[in-house]
Order: sequence, then C-alpha cells, then structure tokens
Amino acid sequence: MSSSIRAAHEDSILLAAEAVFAERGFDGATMAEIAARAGLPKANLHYYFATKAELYRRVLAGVLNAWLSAAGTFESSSDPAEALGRYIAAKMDLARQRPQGSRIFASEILRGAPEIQDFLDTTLRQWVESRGSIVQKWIAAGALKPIEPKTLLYMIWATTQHYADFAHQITTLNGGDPLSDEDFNTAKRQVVELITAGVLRPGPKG
Amino acid sequence: MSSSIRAAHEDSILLAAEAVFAERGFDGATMAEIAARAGLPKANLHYYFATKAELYRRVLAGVLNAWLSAAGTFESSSDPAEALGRYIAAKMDLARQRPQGSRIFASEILRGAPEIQDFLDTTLRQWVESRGSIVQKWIAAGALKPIEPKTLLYMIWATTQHYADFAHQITTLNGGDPLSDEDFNTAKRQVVELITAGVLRPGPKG
DNA sequence: GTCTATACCAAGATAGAC
DNA sequence: GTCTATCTTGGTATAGAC
Repeated sequence: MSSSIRAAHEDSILLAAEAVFAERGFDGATMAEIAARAGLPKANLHYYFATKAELYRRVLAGVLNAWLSAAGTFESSSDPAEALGRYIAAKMDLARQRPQGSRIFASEILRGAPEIQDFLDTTLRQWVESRGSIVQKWIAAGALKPIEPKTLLYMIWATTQHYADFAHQITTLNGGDPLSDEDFNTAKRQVVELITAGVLRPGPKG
Repeated sequence: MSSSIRAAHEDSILLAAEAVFAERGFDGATMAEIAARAGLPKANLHYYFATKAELYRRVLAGVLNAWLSAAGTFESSSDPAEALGRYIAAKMDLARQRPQGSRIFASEILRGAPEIQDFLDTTLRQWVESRGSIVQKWIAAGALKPIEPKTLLYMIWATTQHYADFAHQITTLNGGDPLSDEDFNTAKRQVVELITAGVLRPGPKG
C-alpha cells in the first residue's frame, strides 16, 4: 500500500461522515463533528477532502452502490411471488443493515436531489423501466392483478425504507426500544406477505 | 382586529417559513430566505418570532394539526374494508394537498424528532394504541388476516407519505413532470385496493 | 506528504432608532 | 408598536508550517 495513513484516515472520515450526514442532513452536519468522530483535528479534514460537498458526494456514492446491490435481486427468472418476495426481503435487510444510507438518500431527495439528479435520470430511470416491463409481463400472463408497475414499486420502496427513515418514530412507538431482531423479522415476513397477497391474482390453483 | 399589521405579517411569515423549511430542512433554511419570500426585511422577522426555532415550532404545530385531522378519519364504526379505504384515501389526499407538511414531518423524524418528541410520546402513541385495538378486533372477528397492527399502519403511512416526501423522485421517474391529478387519483385507487386486498381475509362470501 | 493557525463569511440574534 | 443597523458566533476553507 502506497500511503496507509491516507487510506486509513480517509476510511475513518468517510465512516464518521456517513453517520453525521445521516443524523443531521447535509446542512446540519459540520466538519467539526465529523472530525471529532473520526478522531482527527477538524482542519485536517480539508486535506483529505477539499470541501464538505465533495465528502458528501463520496458518502453518497457508497449509499447508491448499496442500493444498486439490493436492486439487483429483482429478477425476472423465477415466478412473481418468489421474485417479489426476494426483492422486498432484500430491501428490508438493506434498511436494517444500512439505515444510515437510507436516511441520507431520503434527506437528499427531500432537498430536491441536488447531488444525485444524474443518478435518478439515468440509472434509476432505466432500472424502473426494465423492472416495470417485468411487472407488465406478469400482469399480461395473468399472474398479477392489473396495476401501474410504479405504484407497486413505490409501495415497496416506501414501506421497506420506512423502517430505516422513520426508525426513530418506530422506536418511540415500540416503547422507546429499537425493534428487536425478532420483531423486525416478523415485520419483514408480514410486509412480504401483505404486498404479495395484494398484487397476486387469486388464481384457480389458489 | 386589534393589530392587523401583526396578524398579516405573521401569516405571511408562517406561510413562507413552511415552504422554506419543507424545501431545505431546519438547518438548511435561513431567516433571510424566509424573509425574502414573505416580502419583509430579514431583521424584521425577529420582531415577530424571537428565534428561528420558535418559528419552526409554530410551523410544526400547523403540520401536526393537519395530520390529526386526517387521523380522525380512521373510524371503527364501518366495516374494515371501508374504514381502511377511507383512511388510506384521506392520507393520500393529505399528501397531495399539503406535501410541504409531510416533508417537514419527515425531516423532523430523520433528525430524531427534537421538537416533536412529546407529540410522538403522547398523542401519536395513544392514537396508535387505540387504532391498533380496532385492527386487533377486526382480526379476532376474522375480517382481517392475522398481522401486527403496527405493520399495517406503517405500510399505510409509508406509502401515502411517499407521494409527498419523495415527490421529486416520482416527478423524475414520470419524465420530469409532476404527477397529474388523473395519475395521482389512479395511484390512490390502486394503493387502497392493494393494501385492502393484502389484509382482508378472503372470506367464504369472496 | 501530513497537519494546523488563521482568515473569511454567512447567519441568527440584539440593541436601539423611528 | 414597528422596524433596522450592528454585533457575535460558528462554520468552511486556505495559506503556510512541519
């Protein structure tokens, strides 16, 4: 490794930045707090990342990568119920394992997506088009009820991401304790069942 | 009216503040921008609202009132399908008519609800408990599939609020144009059908 | 190549004018 | 009672030291 100090410091800064951006949003986050969590003097951050916006973009890149990874689980190969169930489960797992990423994404959209408009216009749009076609195909085959594919996708995104973005509210309504693994897994199963039961056409085979 | 100047200025400030807080979040919003939109010199705002936080709290109060208004449509009187459908429709209408309020609420939860923790702990918690009991009753009566009531409520909140909170993403995926009234009403109908079809027990009567 | 003292600016709040 | 010139703070970024 050519410069292990740089690599190590960049890593700890990115880790700290992801946490702070998730908790405070872009404007609420301060370089001082990120530096403190990274264990570095605040002025030092600007040596590794020229501006706050650049650091934010680097964090966002990691978030979008994780999103794409989960998005890849939506496959046309298997039957609709299995494909949808797998995708919903993957999105629930992502919300559970990387809640900070989901919150940063939500915050970015709320602000009008100044930094990820390109991602929305290209990658996301193509993904929605391709998966929308798959849903249309399933509908045409009589496996799903007729529905605008985007309505289904939005419901899946909204519901799964809610467990990350509104975790604070969920915790409050859970008596102040974060959802246990057991409760979360129950929710995951019920979300999968509720959505699939809602869209699957009740066929002759039941 | 004892002081119409005060009343008029407070109103325009609150209106401007709601828009700016929704677009930029608490930290991103500036008194200068709020003042500009309200058509007042910036320093003047502090005469009507001592601090930025106080102005924010006043805006939040209006947002929570609108939420409560929609929440009141969840009634135990009618049958489950009708009650759920009515509530989901009311939440969709709220998201359409007051998207800024939904965004401010989302942003506040993302930040850990520093200003509305009391609302979550008291009003919201009681509401969830009472409506959860209704859902439990419907399940016991065999009208709904067995499900944790909160899972259902979270799905309704997440999906309906998504149309306000992620409107920018939805617009992008709609080719750059905001959803038309027609498209939105179609989505509303499909969301109602999808969720009710997902939770209603397929009874002998069909 | 790595780090820090310092500059500069924007934003919220106040003291005091009208 | 209404409004504004001014202060202060805290935050990003830089110029320059080690």
